[in-house]
Amino acid sequence: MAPRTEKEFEKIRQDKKELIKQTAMELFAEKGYHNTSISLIAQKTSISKGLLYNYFTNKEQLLLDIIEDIFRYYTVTFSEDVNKKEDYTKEAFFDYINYIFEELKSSTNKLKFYYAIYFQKEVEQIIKKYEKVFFERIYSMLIKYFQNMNCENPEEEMIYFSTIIEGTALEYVYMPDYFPLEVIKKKIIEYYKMKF
Amino acid sequence: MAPRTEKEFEKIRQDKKELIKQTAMELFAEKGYHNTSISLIAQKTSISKGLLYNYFTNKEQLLLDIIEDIFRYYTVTFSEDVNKKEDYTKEAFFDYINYIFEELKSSTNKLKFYYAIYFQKEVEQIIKKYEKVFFERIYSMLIKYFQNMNCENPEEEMIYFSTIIEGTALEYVYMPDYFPLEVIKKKIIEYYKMKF
Amino acid sequence: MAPRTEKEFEKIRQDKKELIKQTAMELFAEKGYHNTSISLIAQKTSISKGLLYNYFTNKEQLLLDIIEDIFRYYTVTFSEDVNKKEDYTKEAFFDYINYIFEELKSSTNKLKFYYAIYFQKEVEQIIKKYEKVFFERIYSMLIKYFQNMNCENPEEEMIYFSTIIEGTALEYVYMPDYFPLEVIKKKIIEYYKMKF
Amino acid sequence: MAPRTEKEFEKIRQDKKELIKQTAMELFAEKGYHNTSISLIAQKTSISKGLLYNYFTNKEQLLLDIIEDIFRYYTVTFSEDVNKKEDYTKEAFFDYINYIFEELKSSTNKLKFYYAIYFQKEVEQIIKKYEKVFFERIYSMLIKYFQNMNCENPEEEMIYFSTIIEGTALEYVYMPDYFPLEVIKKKIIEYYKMKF
DNA sequence: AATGAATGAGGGTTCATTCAT
DNA sequence: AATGAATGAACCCTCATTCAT
Repeated sequence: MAPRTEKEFEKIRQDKKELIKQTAMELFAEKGYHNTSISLIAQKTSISKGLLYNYFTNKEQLLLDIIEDIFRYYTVTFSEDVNKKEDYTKEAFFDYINYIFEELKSSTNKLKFYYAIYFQKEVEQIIKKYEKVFFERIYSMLIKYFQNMNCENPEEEMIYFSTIIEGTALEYVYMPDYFPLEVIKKKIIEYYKMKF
Repeated sequence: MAPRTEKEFEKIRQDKKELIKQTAMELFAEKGYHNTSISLIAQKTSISKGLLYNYFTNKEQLLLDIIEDIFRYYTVTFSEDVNKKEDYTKEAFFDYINYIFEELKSSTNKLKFYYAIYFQKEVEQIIKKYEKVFFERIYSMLIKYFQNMNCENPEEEMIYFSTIIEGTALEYVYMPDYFPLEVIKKKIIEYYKMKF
Repeated sequence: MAPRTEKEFEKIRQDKKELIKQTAMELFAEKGYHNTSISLIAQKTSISKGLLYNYFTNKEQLLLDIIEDIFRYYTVTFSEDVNKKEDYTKEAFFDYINYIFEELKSSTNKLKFYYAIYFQKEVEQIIKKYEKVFFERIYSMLIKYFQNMNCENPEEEMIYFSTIIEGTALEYVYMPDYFPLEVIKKKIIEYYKMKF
Repeated sequence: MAPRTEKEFEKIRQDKKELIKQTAMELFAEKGYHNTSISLIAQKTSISKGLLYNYFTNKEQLLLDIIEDIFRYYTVTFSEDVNKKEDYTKEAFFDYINYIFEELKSSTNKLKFYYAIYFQKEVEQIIKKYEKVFFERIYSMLIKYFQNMNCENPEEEMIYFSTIIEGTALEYVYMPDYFPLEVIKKKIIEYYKMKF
């Protein structure tokens, strides 16, 4: 077999990194950050503890990398799937609601992890940095939606809407088997159909 | 000298216990359960580590005692301030909304603590036990409100309402200085005035 | 009522001391020295920890006092019940054997306690001090028995006899419900009847 | 550099484990189980406390592993040296006595350890489990010996013999420099020569 | 004589991190 | 690139002992 090229090595490296982060995220979400040991992560990824430190300088950095990934994921999917149609119509808004609820279902783990670390002061500053950029884009988009729909006070409506979504996400993540996601979606859509 | 009376000892115990719980709650809320060491709690309470164990069998029990306090607090204030008028009228419902928002403002610390430990796996089962009893009362009360107001689907309405409150609480606790509590309250009332 | 005299106070004091030692001995035998806390001893004696320290300077001294008691007990009963008839006859020897086996049954707790601490280096020196005096008397008595019975080598016989008794005591204490004390006694007596 | 092979790691592990157990056994025998701290064991083994937990899940397991080793040792030597000649003759019985006394001399440390923990309540159940299996084999062998030698009551004789051996072991271990092992052996053999 | 709150040293244990190989 | 033995700091917890009352 031909020796691997530099590029191939790099790809292998990236894949392994990805695998570690995926495993770690699941464990963090399931057991909590502190109850998840580096040993366990290494073991579940079938590598040695030593090698893990070859990929991440320490446990905190591993955590931060995962957080960053999550935000990047949302930024990217959000940009691609939603923001491309920059018309801010009513249809786009309802599409966006649908998109959010699909996202809730498909990336519950990410969300769970996110809430699990949300209130830990260590990560708060990191999170806030990313959040700022991320949410500002969303907020401005939402405001534009509500402006286009002749909403009286677009900013207030945006905050109200965000709050409902926040509550939905939190409750769904806390008890994904019982929380009636569809009911809530129906109520939200109902509300905005009534409103506009 | 004569030894202290039993009553005197009991008072010392209760006072110190309260002091420890207060300190612990603040630290748990600020740094998370795992990041708060018994040493730190003792130090901030200006007592020795050993004494803490004179009052609480272990760290987990300290946490549980705090949680229990919080639920008892809410149960009591809830019972006293709201439940006494058991007529389930529209006015009572709006009173209840006002009551919730006042509570959010007056016991932010308790809430912050609550969310800070909400997703920590070790606590989950304990918290769920208390929640069950507590929320069932609230939920049944809400359902009665909505029934009395001829709501089409009282249970769905109850969940929707709870979700909004949950989102409000979370966002307010996360950024109490910026989140426009009054705006949200206005929107909720607006919604229910429109509805009924 | 007339005020208690100095003597009465002293008697109360001694009774309480005795109670503490009795309780402690039972707990030490049952749970081991290290697994028995001063708190527990105080509690089971219905006094406060502080008061216990009024009677014994520390935990070790309490232990030593108990050990001393045990040796004193054996010395006294031994002296009174056996040594008074200083004739060293065969009958006296068999009486002594009977006495030993009765003693095994009646003070199992003491023995259990004794073996439980027998190999702990801390108390070894203390024990050895008492043992020396105590056993030397027994050994010399036994030698005289065997001499009077024209035993070939009284010293060797004494050691052999002591060894059997030691084995008996140990096994009986270890499993008092199963070890056939009477069988062993019968065998020993059989042996010495055959011998002399 | 290439990492160590699995075999190399396994050898390091086994060697170190053995070293720790040896040190621990001596300390347990000398100071008792509770008076021996993990710190001290680690220190005397010239390793860190942490490493010890890499090899033994906890202090109790370390103790159990040592106990198991001892029983395995006795089972093995017993099986090899004695049990191979399964004829249960008088000669085999006297060989067995000789074997026991050789063992007493060659593994005093093991015995000392054994007695040092024998009466510690925490260990009792564990030790009894192993004892049961182990001693049942010995007892049944002894009974066969005595049956073959037309002993009147083989079971009683077995218990009597075991008791003497127990006493011998205990006294020898307690004062190995003074106790006349050979004298006792002579007396025992004398007894059984007289008997059969 | 009597109490139990309070201390502090020390014990068992965990785990992120390093490093020789 | 890869291993896991090894470290050490920090953790939770216990308990003999002291002391103000």
